[in-house]
Amino acid sequence: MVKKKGDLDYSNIFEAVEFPDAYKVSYLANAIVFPTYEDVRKDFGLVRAEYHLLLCLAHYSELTAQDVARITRRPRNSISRAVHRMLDLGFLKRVPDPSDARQAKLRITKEGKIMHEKISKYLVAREAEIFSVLSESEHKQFRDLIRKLANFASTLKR
Amino acid sequence: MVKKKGDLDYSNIFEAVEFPDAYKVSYLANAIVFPTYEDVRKDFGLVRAEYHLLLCLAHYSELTAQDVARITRRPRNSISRAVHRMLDLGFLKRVPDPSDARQAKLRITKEGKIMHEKISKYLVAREAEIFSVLSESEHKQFRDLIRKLANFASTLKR
DNA sequence: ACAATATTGTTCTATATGGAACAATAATTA
DNA sequence: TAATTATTGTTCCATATAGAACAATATTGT
Repeated sequence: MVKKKGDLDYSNIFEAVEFPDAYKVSYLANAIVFPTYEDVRKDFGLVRAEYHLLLCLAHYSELTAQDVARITRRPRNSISRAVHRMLDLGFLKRVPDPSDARQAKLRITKEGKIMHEKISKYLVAREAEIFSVLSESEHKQFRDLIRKLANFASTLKR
Repeated sequence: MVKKKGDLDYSNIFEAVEFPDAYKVSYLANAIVFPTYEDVRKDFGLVRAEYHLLLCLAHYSELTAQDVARITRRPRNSISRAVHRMLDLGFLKRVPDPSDARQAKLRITKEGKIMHEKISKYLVAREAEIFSVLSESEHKQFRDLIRKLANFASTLKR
């Protein structure tokens, strides 16, 4: 009898690994989060940092590049590069801060908002698909737990 | 009165975003998972795919490169590159498969096992630190839920 | 006031990354 | 058997990425 591909259970490692919970968060990142960023890049032409700018500025009316770096936990230079591209694309506008010449305030444009809504729609559908495997009450449990973890993570030094 | 840095609550976005759960998984990936890979690179000299090889082969006695790509959901060429480096470092050995000349079986060496244990120790501590914010029963709940999500993710087409 | 330190945004650089195409081999179909 | 299709592992290439260093400006401490 010939060994078939299906004979190997690739999910054994979920239980065998020494840090099973962190591993599964990492796995979800690899299996879902990053492919999703890749989809956004292919379908909407924006890379991760560019989309993050849109996301942040759709929810906060005015932010500096540094703010966005802090909110999303991405390096400043990635954000800086993204800002220029988003200005060129007309999705953001930038006004120097008179009270601090080092920084500039960023705002989303109408075009940026439209793009944000298109991408959000896609991501909302994707979230629904992924979480469809949980019942309503499980989903709620998960929401509370991941909130705690995310809030904790946001307090960690950078 | 001057506006201070702390005046902006960076975690508002956790609730405001249109896909709050997926966003927080993504945030944890950015805030914790990827910096952790970065730590592994700095402290142990192995990049993500290299560590993944070690991890997989510490738990399955024999795998092909393709198996590892499937288990970890990473692209094959990343794994391929990593295999060569790990062979050079003496952490893996490779034996051609007589029944299929296209592929080769990979195994971890004693040195690889030692390295895996060192890295695991670090990652176990890191997991404990992160999940310390949950109570015992919350942690158990989270474990069950993330398991469901990871198992579901593993069924998605690549 | 002045020196020392910190912060913002930027550029430069080295590296990690993944898609695409490829050769070799195997499996499938006619 | 012969032709077609699929799979494995690889190389090539274009791009994303993050660290480090930097200039300009602000803040802090003496």
